[in-house]
Amino acid sequence: MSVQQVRDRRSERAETTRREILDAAWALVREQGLAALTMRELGARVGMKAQSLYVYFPSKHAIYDALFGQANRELVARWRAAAAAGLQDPVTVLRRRTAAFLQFCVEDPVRHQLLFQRTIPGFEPSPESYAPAVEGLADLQARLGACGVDDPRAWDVWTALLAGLVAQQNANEPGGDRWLRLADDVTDMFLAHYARGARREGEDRS
Amino acid sequence: MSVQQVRDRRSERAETTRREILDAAWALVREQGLAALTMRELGARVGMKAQSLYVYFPSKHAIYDALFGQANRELVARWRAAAAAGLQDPVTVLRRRTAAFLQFCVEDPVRHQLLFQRTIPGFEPSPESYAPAVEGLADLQARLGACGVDDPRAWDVWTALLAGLVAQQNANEPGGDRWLRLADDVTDMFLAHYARGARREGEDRS
DNA sequence: GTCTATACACCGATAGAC
DNA sequence: GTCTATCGGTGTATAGAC
Repeated sequence: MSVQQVRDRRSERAETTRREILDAAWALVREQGLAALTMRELGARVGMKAQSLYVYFPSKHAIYDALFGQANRELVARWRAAAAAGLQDPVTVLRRRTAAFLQFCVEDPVRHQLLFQRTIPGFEPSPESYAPAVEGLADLQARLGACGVDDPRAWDVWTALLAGLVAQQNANEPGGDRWLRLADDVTDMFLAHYARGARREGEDRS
Repeated sequence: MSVQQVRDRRSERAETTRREILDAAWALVREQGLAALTMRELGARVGMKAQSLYVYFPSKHAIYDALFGQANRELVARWRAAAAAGLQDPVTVLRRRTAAFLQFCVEDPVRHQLLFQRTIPGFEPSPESYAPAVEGLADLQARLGACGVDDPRAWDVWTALLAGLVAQQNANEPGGDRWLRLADDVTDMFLAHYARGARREGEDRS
């Protein structure tokens, strides 16, 4: 794409500065909350005036979007790592993916808020930043299918279950595991109700 | 309590104005989001300069707190109404309470956000505004007990289930019922797993 | 590329006149 | 009780020196 074939020291340096700005932004929002990100404070942390940040990002929303993209790619990387752990029975695979997802959502509540809640007025992630998550969700859905769950209603229940565990954990005991450790039991409950052939007595749902 | 025994026209009028301000605040946040509440806009809607609002509320957070208190009292009123509907078997009672709660959370997403998420930087509800909810939660817990659920872990699963259904509904299909209508099925799933005597085969959990 | 300086249109909040 | 005036803060933007 680029006309330059050789290393472009100028743009390399700019990319380094961009990363430095984003690192400082993560530190700031983790300390003071997602809404507390201000250009002046962020500039101070990287030794710049606020105005100079506009050399690297066209707006504050663009910084949020870059953070969003980083977080999303990190989630996908986690899922891939969880997937790399050899072949196992479908339920074990599902448990591993689920645990990886819950761990990701809980270990950094601000990141979870950025990815899954829309609390910054006017901010919507760009399609590029949003894309990676789709892959992960499709994979999780496939893992459910491998466990014998194909009812689309069951998929909605499953996403609600995960969202609820994370929401309660982050809201009521951030950093703890009171809800996280329920995950395996909740998975049992879910599969007992929704997996093909799991229903025990003649309840006869279609 | 009050030294004044007779009607105090001055403070009556002030109370009316306070209510008028809160009504305008609800309209504003429903239209533009919880974070979009500004003193200037709110003042304009009640025909005042922003500064004059400080006669009725000491700060913007105090306005959020009053909204929070109103919402919380409304939730308790709903629960009482659901409770007033005669005697029934415990599971039906649980279903009714659950439906009332979910309906409340979904019919006004902004109100739900105010009550159950903490997205306004620096705002925490005062104990007075927060108190009514405790009663409602204790009641819901008692209804679960009446259905044979007493494991404290089960209570955490139940709150996560409700939180998850609401979160997914409001985030992905506000105003719809794609997740809401799963409530009864989810209740079946939950009771089958956690209600005393509901376990069918020799799984033998302690 | 970063700075200073300046500007605009907002924000919550306060002081004091009337 | 409502106003004007003001303060220090915000995101955003531009102009121009170095």
